[in-house]
Amino acid sequence: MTTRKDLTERNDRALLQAARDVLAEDGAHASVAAIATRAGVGIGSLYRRYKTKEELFQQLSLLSLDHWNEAAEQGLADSDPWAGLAVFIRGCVEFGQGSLAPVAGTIEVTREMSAKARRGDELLDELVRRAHRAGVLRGEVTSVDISLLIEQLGRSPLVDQLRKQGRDDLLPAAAEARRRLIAIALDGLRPGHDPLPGSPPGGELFTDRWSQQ
Amino acid sequence: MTTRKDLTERNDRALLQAARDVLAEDGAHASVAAIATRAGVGIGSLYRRYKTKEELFQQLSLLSLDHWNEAAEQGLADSDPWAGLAVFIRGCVEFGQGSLAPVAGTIEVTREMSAKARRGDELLDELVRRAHRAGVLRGEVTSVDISLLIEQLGRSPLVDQLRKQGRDDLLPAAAEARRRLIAIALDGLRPGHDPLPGSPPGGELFTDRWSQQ
DNA sequence: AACTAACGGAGCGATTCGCTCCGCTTTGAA
DNA sequence: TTCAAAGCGGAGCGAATCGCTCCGTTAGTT
Repeated sequence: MTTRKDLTERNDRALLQAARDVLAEDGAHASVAAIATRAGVGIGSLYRRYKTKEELFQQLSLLSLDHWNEAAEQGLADSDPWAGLAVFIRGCVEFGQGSLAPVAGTIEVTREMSAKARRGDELLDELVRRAHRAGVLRGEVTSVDISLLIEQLGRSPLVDQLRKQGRDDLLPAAAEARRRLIAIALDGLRPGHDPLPGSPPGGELFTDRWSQQ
Repeated sequence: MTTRKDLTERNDRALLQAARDVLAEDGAHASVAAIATRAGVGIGSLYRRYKTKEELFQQLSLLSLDHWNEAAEQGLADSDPWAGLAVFIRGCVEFGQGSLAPVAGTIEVTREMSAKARRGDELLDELVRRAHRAGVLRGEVTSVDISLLIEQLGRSPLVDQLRKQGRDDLLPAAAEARRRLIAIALDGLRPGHDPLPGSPPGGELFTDRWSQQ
């Protein structure tokens, strides 16, 4: 028997997924009305669950950080250092980790968020260190390189726009095409290539953006 | 000493570059006011040059197509098939080819635009065919794969957002970090890797999006 | 000095924003 | 069967922003 609580919970999940989708399509200007509509939920219900738009985005960020950390732990659980790293990257990219980029700097970062982010950094560091020790990751690649790669691949302009145009028929093909790009990028991370240009990127590139202006 | 004409021309160039930048940062919602301000030009001047916002975006698309074609011709002029392809990809990606994605489907496609796009397709096909013949490009990679890769890499969420936050001090480091990602992806295009997943993407993924809904 | 072309931006009506509020439906205890 | 309460969807509020027009000002030219 599905009662009130079930429906509420389903609505909440739908809201969060809708928020991710709309953010991906509309960027920083994503409107609450659009999010509610896509979730198939009234605006009133959205505002009963979250006091403000910012609170919704904060919750979304928390879930994304959780997903990042879970993917990293799942990767570390794999005994093969390369397979573990690849699982992590693929997991983050396909989850759409990059969709959150537009909200960086527009919401207040809670203590909980920075704690989870710090833990995520440590986990990724360990993944990278382990892969380097095993010699299965291209020498000069750092954790920051990987974070930026995930961000770069973590949005699909193609999928976002097809969805905006209502061409849902093309979505499976787009997802497959995207997986090919990810595979290409992952192969570029393997050893045996020429040295990378420039010097390894500093961590401030990735972390500073979340601090308020 | 033709100051008047010079200024007008400089303004026009500034407008187009500003439009590219703002489009990259704000996506489809980019406002004419933001574009004019970034270009250091009054709104009035913008509207003296372009009758409507759409006309500005059409001109921008034309220039992007021109750049694409010039980069492809420059690549074909290189006698080394791989170097030529790499020059083309790097040229398109660093130009910010991907910033235009948000306007796809929102402006009318002129006959001139589709003619140039068709020519671009042919040039890229030739680049890819030549590289395959020389055995310097991973076997299953198609022109569409490359187009999508350029689109995926042709925006930098990192750079866009740093600019939005006014962290101009970090821009050089961000550009360098980006060049590393591009190098990684290019290396993934070389032969000698496992087969790519899925089947080659169909051309409609890239072309259909520009036709009006 | 007089002319005028190009300039910047105030301000128009229309639209969209985040959010509040309320009438309606569903639920479950009385 | 009744009915208070809880949860729902969405109309509509004031504020903000949109694309664009229009005009007073500036600066090169004669």
